Amino acid sequence: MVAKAKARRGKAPVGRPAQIGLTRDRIVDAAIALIDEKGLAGFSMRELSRALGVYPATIYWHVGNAKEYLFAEIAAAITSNLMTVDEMHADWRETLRILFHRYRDAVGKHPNVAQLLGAELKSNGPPNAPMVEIVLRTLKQAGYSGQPLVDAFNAVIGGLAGYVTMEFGPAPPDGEGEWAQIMSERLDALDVEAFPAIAEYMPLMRNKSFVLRWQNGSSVPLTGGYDCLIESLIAGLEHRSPKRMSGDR
Amino acid sequence: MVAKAKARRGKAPVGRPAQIGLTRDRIVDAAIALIDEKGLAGFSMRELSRALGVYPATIYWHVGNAKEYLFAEIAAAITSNLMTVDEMHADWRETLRILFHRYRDAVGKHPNVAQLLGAELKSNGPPNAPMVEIVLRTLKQAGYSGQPLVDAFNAVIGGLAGYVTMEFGPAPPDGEGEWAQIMSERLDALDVEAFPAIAEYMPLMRNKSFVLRWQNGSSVPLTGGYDCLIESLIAGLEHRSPKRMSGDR
DNA sequence: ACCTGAACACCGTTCAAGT
DNA sequence: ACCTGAACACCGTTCAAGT
Repeated sequence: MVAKAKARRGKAPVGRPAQIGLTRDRIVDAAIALIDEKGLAGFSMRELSRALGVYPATIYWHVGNAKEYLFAEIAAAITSNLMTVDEMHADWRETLRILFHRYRDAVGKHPNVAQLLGAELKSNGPPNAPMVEIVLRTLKQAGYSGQPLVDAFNAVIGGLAGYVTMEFGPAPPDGEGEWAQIMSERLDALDVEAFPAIAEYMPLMRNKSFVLRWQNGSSVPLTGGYDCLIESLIAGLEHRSPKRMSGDR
Repeated sequence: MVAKAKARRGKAPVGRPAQIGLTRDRIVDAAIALIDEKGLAGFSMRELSRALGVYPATIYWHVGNAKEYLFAEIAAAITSNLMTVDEMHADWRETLRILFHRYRDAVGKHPNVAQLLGAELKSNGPPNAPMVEIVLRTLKQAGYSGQPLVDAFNAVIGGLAGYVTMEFGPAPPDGEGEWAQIMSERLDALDVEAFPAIAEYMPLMRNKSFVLRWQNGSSVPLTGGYDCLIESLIAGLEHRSPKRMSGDR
């Protein structure tokens, strides 16, 4: 089933310009542009083929036999090449800060693909190898090793990438206005007696925090929370490190 | 457009059994069962209508005029009622641990809806009010207030819920075998010189960590990473708390 | 109020056939 | 090797009409 795509994978990644000049890379770029413009819900293989002036079957020939393969390619294209190992800072904490701010910035440029990342991050091996390598090295520097290091790796990747996925998760495709109104009404109808803390923090949180917002990160970024997560995670990893004689700080 | 659903919302949440006995709740339950069984990709409004022995239009009448409304309802049904305020522990750290382990357990029972949570967590106001209230109170206990508290709230929710979303993100709908083989081959083909840390940790991480896995959390849970994230986050929040005179520990 | 029956405008994917 | 043209089996959603 995947035979053709697999055969393709074996050859030169691009291949010389085809008859009509269509390439895997060009298809991926066009798909990203389309998703940026119309949203993931508004994206379709057929629309992509129209945008490229080509029959739908053509895309399948280039990209493999399923939409998922294209999505995986898109996810890889966006989250790869964030940082090289040479760019690592002497301070592991600084390395993590830079790396994951770049990650969020990269996703923020294409917020509509965020859902794909949560879904498909598992599927891109080599492209993200530098990121994996860097995170592993920082955790070693932080004093981790063995299974605790792997756990810390998952905590860092899952926590931070997960945050970004949620932050830029899809907004209602709706007319915007109705959701905003419904959410607003719901929040106003909140039982103040039962939930005093929510009532107290409503001014600061209304449409500015998870659960209580009705717009996503591309309209209302949750930057403070992300920074807090990074810093807390770093502080916590440092605090819980097996080797607790980290001279600095 | 949403008029009917909105009118419905004003009345008793359930309404007495209709002609055929169909209810919003019954529809949501059937939808969850269907997604559990077939996966989110295999789910459709028409299939749901078939499962209920009803015309598609009937579902729209009950649930509003878009699939998204049903999805929001599903997400709310799964993540609500995890904990009441009375169940809070004296130690805020213990409260957080319990709450978010329950969250992960709840999602783990319906892994195929995980993608909806990342997407739709924004849309369920009242159902999640207890969870919001509890997290806010724990952060107050931890010494936070004002904007830093809101940032911490977002860090906790976004980090932990995001982790779970990624952990249970969709597996390839594929025949399973092919992806496993492709991923395996890619990992074997890794440049050991360029990525020594990955090479070193490959035995511990192969299919057992983000990015390097080809199965999702329902097949291969990443429990250790989640625990590490919770504990590091707690330790970090404690360490960075504005009031640093927390007597315990 | 609740549901049927049918219709509209789309999809993803496959496959023979062309060049 | 790369692409056309057409087909198959589906979708989500709407709308008049029934009871």
